[in-house]
Amino acid sequence: MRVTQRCQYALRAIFELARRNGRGPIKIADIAEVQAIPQRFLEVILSQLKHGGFVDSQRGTDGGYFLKRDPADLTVGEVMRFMQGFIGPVSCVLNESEDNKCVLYGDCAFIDMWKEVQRAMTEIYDNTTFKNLVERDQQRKSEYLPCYSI
Amino acid sequence: MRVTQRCQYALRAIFELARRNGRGPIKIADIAEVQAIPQRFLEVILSQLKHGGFVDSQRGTDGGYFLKRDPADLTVGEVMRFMQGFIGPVSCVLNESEDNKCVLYGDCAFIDMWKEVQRAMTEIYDNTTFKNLVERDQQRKSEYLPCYSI
DNA sequence: ATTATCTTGATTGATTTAGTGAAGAAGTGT
DNA sequence: ACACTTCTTCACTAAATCAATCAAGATAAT
Repeated sequence: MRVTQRCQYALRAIFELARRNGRGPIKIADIAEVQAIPQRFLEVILSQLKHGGFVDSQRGTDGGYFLKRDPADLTVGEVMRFMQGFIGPVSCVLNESEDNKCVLYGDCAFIDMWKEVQRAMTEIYDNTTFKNLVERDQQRKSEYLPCYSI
Repeated sequence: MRVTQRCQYALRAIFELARRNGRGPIKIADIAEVQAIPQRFLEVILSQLKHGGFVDSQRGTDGGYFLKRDPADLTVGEVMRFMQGFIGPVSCVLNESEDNKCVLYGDCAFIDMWKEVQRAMTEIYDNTTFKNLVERDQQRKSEYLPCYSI
């Protein structure tokens, strides 16, 4: 596994907020249950996401978390970079990043391949918005439950 | 960083053997120096690669390691799977893998994205052979040093 | 025999990861 | 004012992973 559990939890939490966007604050306990995330861990993660400007919160009765960003403008890539740092197979794809310098002084047979992989990954992550995810989820659910109202 | 140092060392070692394929056994110390790998660590890794059937070795004077596989038929993906297990962003992309089951019972909004990323990654890794890498490396070197003999 | 080289299993230290504990601050309703 | 709910924060731990080394041994060529 490469995408950490913590990051997956963050993505799922934001997805849940995006899915219910505009319906007022959602409680941590609610998100934790629906998305199968340990509640105490989720508290830490949501606090982190709040500092990152992704979500905001309301305390007290009927409090909870809600999205601060437009789901149509928030990409998976942005959240992943915030949670785990850069996106890529190896750290040396970062051009001249001080301490991540290649020990082979640029004479590396693999660098083109690594960059190709990084490009492929970021292409997908940066073009997947939470609005996309919500729409796909709704469509998938309507396909699997065509006779929902019966 | 996602591809472990250990795996990168393994790839570089095999690349070095592929580059000098057919020229007899190469010493661990030699590979370690050229590819900037800690020698003691490389010993362990090469031993592992031998058990995996990727390389073979010869003891004694003028001994060393050499490729057991045809570089044109050996892909980066194959070595990566041997060194790190499966290739992919999250473990749940493995369909029904006993203990890696999705906690959301398949109701996951991200699974399609993860699979797309996995497909993109494996497409690159499984289509990059060590012969490719050696050829690209030679070409790159001839471009950067056009007046090598002067 | 001697030397060079690979072989193997155990071990270490650092880092990352996942998750928990516990006390507190801030809203809301009565 | 008070109780209740919910978020907030910092510290902490347990486990896993990772990178690398130690130490002793086995094997081949000369």
